Amino acid sequence: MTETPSSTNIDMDCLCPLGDVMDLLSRRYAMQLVCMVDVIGPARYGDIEETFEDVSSSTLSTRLDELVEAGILAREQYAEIPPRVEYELTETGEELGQHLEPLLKWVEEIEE
Amino acid sequence: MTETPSSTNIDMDCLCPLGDVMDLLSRRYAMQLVCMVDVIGPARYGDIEETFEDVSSSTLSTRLDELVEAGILAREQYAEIPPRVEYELTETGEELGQHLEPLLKWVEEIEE
DNA sequence: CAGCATCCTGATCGATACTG
DNA sequence: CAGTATCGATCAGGATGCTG
Repeated sequence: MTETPSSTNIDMDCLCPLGDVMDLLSRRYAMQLVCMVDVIGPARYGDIEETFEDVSSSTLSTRLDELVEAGILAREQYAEIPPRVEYELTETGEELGQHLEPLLKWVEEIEE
Repeated sequence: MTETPSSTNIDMDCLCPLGDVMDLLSRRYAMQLVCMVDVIGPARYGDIEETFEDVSSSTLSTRLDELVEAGILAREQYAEIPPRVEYELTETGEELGQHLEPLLKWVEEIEE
């Protein structure tokens, strides 16, 4: 790390405390969730649940709510029968996704 | 989200399960820790503890161990009196840091 | 200085069951 | 289909005290 000090002007004083966003992102499936919606676009609840085979509906529901409340996901509900709901990224969410995707892809690679 | 499908070839089947690395990164201070060592270089235990004002030594110690075991941090111990220990990023850790820094900086900005 | 061991609390997650 | 409610289990995190 003697070379390429990628960004020397980073502010560790502001970076270290766990902010709300980092706190949220550190919850289970949160980063994967954002990344997934970024990749596949507007996603229905059922699709998401299927993709994460081993997540309970309560946990998924909670995570989704948190992400919506944080302004990262937008929930679009359609008055149809049967009901249809879609989650998509907000503008903020997209920005986040742009940062998350390279990370997750990298993790995916080194885990093989 | 209609434009710039940043990477359409991402593999969600491999991405969704919580791998060991994502699991580790989702623990408290983990991402900040990697990022911090990336920024300031080899860091002593005491320095780290100081920067994260509100972390207990047990938690910090655990996180450090996990990161070392995961091959992200390297622990360098010097046989001096008083003892000196430095943590630095491994090659893998640096790669991780390269992905983490933009993320943390972005989070830092939107939280103001 | 740089931790580790222990105990304890509380947050988080999951299973199950039920609803608009 | 898309959740919510409740409950119990688990686990991570923090406080304290001690060590090489």
